Amino acid sequence: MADCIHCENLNCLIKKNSKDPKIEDFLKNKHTIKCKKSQQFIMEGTPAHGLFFAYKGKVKVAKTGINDREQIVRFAKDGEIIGHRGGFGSSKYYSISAQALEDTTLCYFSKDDLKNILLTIPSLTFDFMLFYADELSESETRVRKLAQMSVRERVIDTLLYMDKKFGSTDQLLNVLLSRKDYADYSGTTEEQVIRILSTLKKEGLVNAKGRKLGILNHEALREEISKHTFSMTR
DNA sequence: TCATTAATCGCAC
DNA sequence: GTGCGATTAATGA
Repeated sequence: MADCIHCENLNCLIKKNSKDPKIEDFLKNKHTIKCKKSQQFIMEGTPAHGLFFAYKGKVKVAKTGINDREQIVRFAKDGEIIGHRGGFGSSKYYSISAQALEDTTLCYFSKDDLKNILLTIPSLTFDFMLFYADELSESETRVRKLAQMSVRERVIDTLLYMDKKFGSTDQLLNVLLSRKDYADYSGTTEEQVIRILSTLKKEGLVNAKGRKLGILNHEALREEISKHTFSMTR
């Protein structure tokens, strides 16, 4: 598998710091794991041995609540970290589950290796710190959105987020999510998502081709949630 | 193609 | 808003 130095995921924290000669030995211990679509590779509550990076593919990260109700916490694409809260600190177990949304290749580092390299390379450690800070801030704005937005606004926000994160081609989002996934990320039920999507379709704001969704009118959608997003990153 | 899985919608609460 | 269940659409072996 491609070594980190030649990896094209420029946003990856490891890749960014791969020029440091001290990282070489560490990179030898990298493992590559292939996941089929919808395969779960982290189970909630399972002992955390290390941390994953999406090398190529898409992943959803979720927590399970009461009555098997899932809350999708975040999505990850090429170069992004998965399982980063299980790796360090006091918690010995993964607090989340992670599932591949399509055939996905993962890079894996054991937490001992990672700990050593973080103690060795300050710039990498610093990048990790920035990443955790951004994560925290994003999760705080998500808490607020889930609490204050209406269901319709949350679904719209989710659609815009998917567009921003994964992009669109020919007015169709580059991710294939089930209605339940949309619901689990927006904090509603599948039926609610279906109903809102169908009215959005009638209003000509959203498009559908087969199971794929597309945004037709970004402006109108953005306008509708603008009151919640005045000073926000996304 | 046919069987399986997902999406939709009406209806009761 | 929620959740069930019947119907219809999409998918894939």
